[in-house]
Amino acid sequence: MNMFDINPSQAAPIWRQIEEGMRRMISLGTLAPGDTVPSVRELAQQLRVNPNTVARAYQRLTDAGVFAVRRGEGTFVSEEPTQLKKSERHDTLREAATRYAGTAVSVGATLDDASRELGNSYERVVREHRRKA
Amino acid sequence: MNMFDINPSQAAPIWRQIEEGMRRMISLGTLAPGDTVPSVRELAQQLRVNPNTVARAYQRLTDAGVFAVRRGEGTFVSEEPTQLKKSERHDTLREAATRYAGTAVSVGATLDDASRELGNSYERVVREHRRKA
DNA sequence: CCTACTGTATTGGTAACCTAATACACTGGT
DNA sequence: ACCAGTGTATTAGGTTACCAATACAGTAGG
Repeated sequence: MNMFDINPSQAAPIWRQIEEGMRRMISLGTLAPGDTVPSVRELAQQLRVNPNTVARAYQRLTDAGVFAVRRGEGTFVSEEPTQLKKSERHDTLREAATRYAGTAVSVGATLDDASRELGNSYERVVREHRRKA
Repeated sequence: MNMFDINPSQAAPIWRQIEEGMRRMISLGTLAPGDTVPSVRELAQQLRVNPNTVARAYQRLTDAGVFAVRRGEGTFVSEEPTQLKKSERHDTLREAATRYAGTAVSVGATLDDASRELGNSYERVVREHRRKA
């Protein structure tokens, strides 16, 4: 399956981009429970990235209960893809919102500006993932 | 004057937190053109940070035309605090919005969720800065 | 068995950041 | 003239994160 893109020239480390990309695909249903996930080396080659970097993302997702591993066989989306607890989800969302609001204010954008831009980006992110499916 | 807070245990480097904090105070009018800014050593002591780190932030703001320096006297908010060009402002806003939308989707938040949280954060950021004034 | 594929562990290099200690040139007030 | 306060420059050290290269361990299938 064709996966998302990663951008090496970005602040966020690659392994986090991979981790969040996977979470997005699951949230959007592009990746369903029980589906097989590209092997570490395969995805690494596809993204032009070191296998270790992919492995780190998979490791974290496995620890979080999102992925399930059968050694020697491969990695799969967990049957019960552990969603983050409601409180955790809210915390991460709040942190991200704080960062976004902070930069918005720093460039002199109004709340309406920020909201409008958020709408555009949200739609774009969703569309981008649907396209890859 | 009492300035903002910085959080050393955060992804964003301290010098950037200072830089953005200053920009926010200007955008909100807490810091007006011609106002004097705490000296490098003074702010460093106030934030419990190395003077070099503050100097780096001031340097960038001066290069950007936001601050003006009179050698031996101190640093001031530029009389014509160079706002970023409209295109640049939009670009940074768009990038930030993309990051925010990305994590929002990854935690399964709807656009309404993200918008609501953005509203809260925006208000909070503004209030936080007003309080310090 | 042996090969080819999984995920995992270890190690090393590189870059960024922060801190620290000095030193310099300039200005204002005493 | 002196001194205290500015911003600035330089050098060094230590920590941390990221990425790459390599070797290891397990499983499936011919």
